[in-house]
Amino acid sequence: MVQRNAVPAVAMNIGEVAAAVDLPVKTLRYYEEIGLVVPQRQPNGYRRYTERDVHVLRFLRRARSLGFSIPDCRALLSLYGDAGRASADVRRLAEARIADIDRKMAELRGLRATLAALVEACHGDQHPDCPILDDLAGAGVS
Amino acid sequence: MVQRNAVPAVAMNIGEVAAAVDLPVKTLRYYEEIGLVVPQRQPNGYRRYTERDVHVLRFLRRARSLGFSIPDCRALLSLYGDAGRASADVRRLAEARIADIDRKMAELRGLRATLAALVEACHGDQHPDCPILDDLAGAGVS
DNA sequence: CCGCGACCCTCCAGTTACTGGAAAGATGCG
DNA sequence: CGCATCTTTCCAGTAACTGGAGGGTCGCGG
Repeated sequence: MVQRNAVPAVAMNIGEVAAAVDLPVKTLRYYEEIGLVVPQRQPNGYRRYTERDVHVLRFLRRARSLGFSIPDCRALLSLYGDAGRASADVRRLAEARIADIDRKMAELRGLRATLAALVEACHGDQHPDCPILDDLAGAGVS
Repeated sequence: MVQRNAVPAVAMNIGEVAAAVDLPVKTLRYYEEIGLVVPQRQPNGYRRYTERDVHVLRFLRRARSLGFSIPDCRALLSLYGDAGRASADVRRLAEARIADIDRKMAELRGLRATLAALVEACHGDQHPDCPILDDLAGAGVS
């Protein structure tokens, strides 16, 4: 069992966290404003983020970059946050989200196939056009 | 060889296309405004979309829903559209996009694992909290 | 030919999720 | 103490839509 929370980094100011989770400082402030991740404050008024906040923020960055909306993310977080209340609901919600993810995966595979086919089809010489792609773009999940 | 473009659907008005590609009419008008998909016009001023436009729009819907920005999409479309000019550039660009896609896939897998673990961990009884998730959220691609 | 509902048009305003910048306070170091 | 580098709030701007008003077009039934 590896102990991961070794260095608590006493302060955990906004800039530090921004670097750690790879999100702009501005975005963290925005997330506080909309009540998504609300850090505590230090006596000087600076935001203080916890390790948990950092985890949540990483989770958010991933989900957002994959096209989940903020409301989607809130739903995901409500699972993530207080798992263990109304398990059945949580479970259903999580499963629905997993279905979303599977759908997105399929779309990604389709997109990837389209791009890969393009690389394949035009690998060196100059074609005037690649009509094959017209088919491919429609071939995926639709 | 299956002939796909059998029914050209004489008009191909905006509403028809919107239904076909599963995007709101408003979005199609917006895409024209920003020069992404610019249909021709009928004598009465109605937009007339081609089969090709429909393909491109489907492609766009997919890419957008997966978190690619409009500039990203424009780059993808420039490949898709005139493949066959400056093959080397096209190839490099396409490959970069494929790398993006692979990164997104990995992130999706990570997200899915997190959610699946949640379903697993809390499958029936009431836990006060699922601290396991704290680790999971950080465990993926990062 | 006339209404009528469903479609289309443009234009303009509002929303979401940031993003940038000004003005000012806090921290840390030589 | 000065200076660079944080941090704060606030306000304005952007991207990518989204909704709604006001009005033209289409096609059908009477």
